[in-house]
Amino acid sequence: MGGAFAEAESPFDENGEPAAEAAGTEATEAAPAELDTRPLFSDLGLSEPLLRAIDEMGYKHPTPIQAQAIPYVLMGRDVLGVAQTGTGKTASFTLPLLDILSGSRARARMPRSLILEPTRELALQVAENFVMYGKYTKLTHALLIGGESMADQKAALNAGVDVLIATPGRLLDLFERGGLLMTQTRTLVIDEADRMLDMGFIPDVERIVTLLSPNRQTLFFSATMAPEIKRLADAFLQDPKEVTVSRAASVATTIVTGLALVDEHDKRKALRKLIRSEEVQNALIFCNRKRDVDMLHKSLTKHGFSSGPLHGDLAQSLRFSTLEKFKSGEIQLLVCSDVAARGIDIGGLSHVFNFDVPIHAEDYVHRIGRTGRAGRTGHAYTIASPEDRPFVEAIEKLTGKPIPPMEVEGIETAEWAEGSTRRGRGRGKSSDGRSTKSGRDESRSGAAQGAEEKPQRSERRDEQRGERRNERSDRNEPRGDRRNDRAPERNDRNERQDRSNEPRRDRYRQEDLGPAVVGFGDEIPAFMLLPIRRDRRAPDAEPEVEIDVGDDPGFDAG
DNA sequence: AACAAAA
Repeated sequence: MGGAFAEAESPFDENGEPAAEAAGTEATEAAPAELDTRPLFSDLGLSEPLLRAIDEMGYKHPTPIQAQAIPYVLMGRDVLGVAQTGTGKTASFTLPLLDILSGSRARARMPRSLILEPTRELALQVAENFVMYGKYTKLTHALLIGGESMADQKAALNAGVDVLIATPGRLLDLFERGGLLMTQTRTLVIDEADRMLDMGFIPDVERIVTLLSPNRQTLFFSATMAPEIKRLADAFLQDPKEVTVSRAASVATTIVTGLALVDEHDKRKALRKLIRSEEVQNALIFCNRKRDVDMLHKSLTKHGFSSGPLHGDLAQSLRFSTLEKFKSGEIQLLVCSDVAARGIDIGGLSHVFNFDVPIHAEDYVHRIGRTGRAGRTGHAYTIASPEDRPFVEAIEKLTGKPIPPMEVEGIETAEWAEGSTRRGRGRGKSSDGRSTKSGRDESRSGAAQGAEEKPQRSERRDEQRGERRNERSDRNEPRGDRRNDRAPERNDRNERQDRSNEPRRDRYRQEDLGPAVVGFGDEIPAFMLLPIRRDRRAPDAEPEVEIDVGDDPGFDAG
């Protein structure tokens, strides 16, 4: 996938922050002289075989997260990376990992590093990364995911692999069958931790972590830093270097949105009209249900569209091949479930269609975030039926602005279901033109104290963590005196450690999340700092949101 | 009201 560095040329300054005001114009023009101060891959301490592979792919400048994380990973430090897909996150760990691993060889059934991914597609993407950048190294990797032959995976393990890329279920399954020893695994990457949390994988991840040596390097990545994620990071990481980047502000502002309200039986027709009336190069079309993915795909195909289906019940080979066809342009439309809403890195999507309004508002943000990448204008149109009103309202509340209503030619616009007291707030005007740069606010940080009082972590975990710390400090090389590096006076850390009396929890749910987050740089979009709430009943705080999904006329990248 | 992942 060529997307990893797609934003290498985007308007970040050397601090890894968007070059704020100029972003909209500079993104589309030749790089001015001052951008030449960007770091080079050759400055990061990577070895020659990797630099050669990078160079051959035409990349010169690391993205901000790569520039910030790679030197620390090479030093052996733990890294806590807060970054969304599209920031070059994957290469920020694959590149230094390849460097760390080169120089010695893997032994049978004992992988030397482990990368955990929440979905099979993501695991495959990471594997592709290793193929690309590992071109001049002799390292081996194996993909350990469900839905494919376990015999092949076992055979690969027996031959010895340097890098194991896995989804949690299959990894544990194989481990329990004795096909795998992780005592030699010295590097652990937990990718997309927020997604793992959403999907209920955290207990599995915790279990896996206990199978590894405490004397390991851990890299932990998440798109958000909700309190629960932060607590996990505290549990898994030792004195991590925190690296935080967001996509350029200009990217988030170049998504044109629209909401077509039609009767349920008009939805397919409305979608076809929309696709035909737009200049759709390639589009993701999201459905809420797997069977609707199948039906819609068949319907579109019948009407002559170039379409493929993607959801978790399809055979793995079909999932991969369909995604590949979509990426290569062989298929124009990918009808999918939320399996594709996050993480999958498909560069240059012109459109996202929500055939169904997502039930959880934050999924809307993830879905439409697939388009409008790399400074190009994206289009995200949502088809709603009259019963979807509460979900649309939840989205508008989360994003802080209405989705502008749109007419679909030849289809009658429906009315919201009964009691349609849509709060009269300027529907029909798409953007209020308000700047979206306010960042976090103090009241929120105050509320964070409350989050600390929520029940969090089991006694078992705290004990483990204690053991791990002790063990580590006993082995001073190669990790050196990292314990001494830690600022002892950080009392937030001390507070978090004392949870021995709290009830045991083995499953983490969104609704358990506390109301607030603190401690991030100004460059984080505010929606990432919002508590993730799955209950829609009565959010106790008025969410504030920064993403500007309006069609700001002064901001057309084209 | 669904989705993801181990069968």
